[in-house]
Amino acid sequence: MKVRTRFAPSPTGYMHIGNLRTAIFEYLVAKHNDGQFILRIEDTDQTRKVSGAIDFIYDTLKLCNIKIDEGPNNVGKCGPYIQSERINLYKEYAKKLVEDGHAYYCFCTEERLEKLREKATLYKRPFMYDGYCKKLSKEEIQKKLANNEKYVIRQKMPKLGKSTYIDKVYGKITVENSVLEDQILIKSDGYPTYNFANVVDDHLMGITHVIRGNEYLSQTPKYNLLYEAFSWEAPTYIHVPMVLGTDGNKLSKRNGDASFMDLYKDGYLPEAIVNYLVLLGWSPNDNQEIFSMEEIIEKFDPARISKSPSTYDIKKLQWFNSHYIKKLNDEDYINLVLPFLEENYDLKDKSKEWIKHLALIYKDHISYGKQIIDEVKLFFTDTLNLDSDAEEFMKDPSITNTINVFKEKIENMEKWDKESINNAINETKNEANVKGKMLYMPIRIKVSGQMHGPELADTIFLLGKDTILKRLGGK
RNA sequence: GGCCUGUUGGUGAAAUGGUUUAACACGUCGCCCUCUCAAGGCGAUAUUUACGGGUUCGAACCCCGUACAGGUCACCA
Repeated sequence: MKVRTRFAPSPTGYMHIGNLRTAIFEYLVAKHNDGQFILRIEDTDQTRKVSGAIDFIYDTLKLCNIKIDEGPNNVGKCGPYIQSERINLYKEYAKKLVEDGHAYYCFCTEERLEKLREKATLYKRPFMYDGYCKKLSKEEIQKKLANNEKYVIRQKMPKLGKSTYIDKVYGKITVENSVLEDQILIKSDGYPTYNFANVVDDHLMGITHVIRGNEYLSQTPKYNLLYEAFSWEAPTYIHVPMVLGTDGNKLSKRNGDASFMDLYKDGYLPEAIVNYLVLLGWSPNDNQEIFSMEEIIEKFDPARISKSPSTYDIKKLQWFNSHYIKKLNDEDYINLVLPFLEENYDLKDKSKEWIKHLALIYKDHISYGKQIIDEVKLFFTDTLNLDSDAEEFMKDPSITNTINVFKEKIENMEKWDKESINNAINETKNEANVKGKMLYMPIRIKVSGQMHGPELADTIFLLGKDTILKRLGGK
């Protein structure tokens, strides 16, 4: 049987790194086994719909080099892939369950349930539906249905015994049946609940491996009971540990840069993000850390997924990202960084060559695209603010002479290129009789306002003769 | 509160009863290179695997208990 996995998000228009990692794992299990990866949209909560969310998911996965074999925008033989377009199907299956005695109509009102809930809190017991409507006779049900009374369909849970299943990551999971509620399968608005739609769709779409967050670990027996009721074969379960923020809590929108799109917009490379994420909660059987998608697909083994939650650490992501930036060819690198320059600085009178040169001298300085903005500031300002170390350094009396000599060299330069600039520096060294730090630092500080930065000749070249003279002469 | 799950350093983690005096990577610190920063190179960084018992010749690995953390108990997904 062909392995099929699915990514089944609700269309919220937002994807944090934990969701993405689940999608990646799902994709990897499918592709490792030469199988298929399906996208299904779980929009049975009509109040939560966000427009454009489906395209957003497609865009995100495409950036990550995850190919969707079947989904809403590339329909296969199991369509439709949007749950709201499949409602009739769920109803049909729910009714079949009712006929076979595995489910029942429930006409209980909101008020009655509310009372039950109050009573439960009073006695400090967890609320659980009492199965009142299970006792309704066929005639009563027919009458209520004919009267158009509102109803839901509930799953009939066994009262005794235990349910056990084997999870690929967590092993044997056992739950007492008595804690299982007669959960709602079809809501009074006719929509299925997630719990029901999920099972029906996974079966109908031929999903062989269900991969999801471990918050479903103790809920899975409910699903297995549904599979049993239908006499369907349950899938292989692979529950994955959670991804936590630095504060130890589950990732959420609030948790800073946890959103994939935010990272992408800050100039993180999807390849790096994927590489980082695959190593969050999973490790290969050797020490390899840098993977291409093909390599991960080949190596991925769900048995090596960890059981304990892992913390999202942007520092390590940055290391991966700077690694991937260094591997970029010049053209791709410029494309990464250019939008940030264009957005923040006036490049109108700068040549393509100049911009390229500027960007390239920072290629192994930055760990994500957006960082270039700060790095490059000194090329676009008229005022340089020296920090205290630089101020201190400039107090040395020999510096005035060094600067004057160098300034004269620059003034007399005819050609403006790196070689001539380096010559000027060298001549200054001889004439002013200073070397090393005492030679470079004064010039560097005068010219850039900082004690550190890329190669001095590059900096000077890019600043241009006029600016350099102004900076050397001023004050 | 009941139930389910987890707990190796600041972080990702390896090691599933014996070459472990706990690998590797990130981070941090130091040194080298260098005008400087970054990159790169080198080195340091867990008297010990949440804690307490037990089993064993031997335990991070097996068992029991405690603590802590997370999840779950909806006409949300």
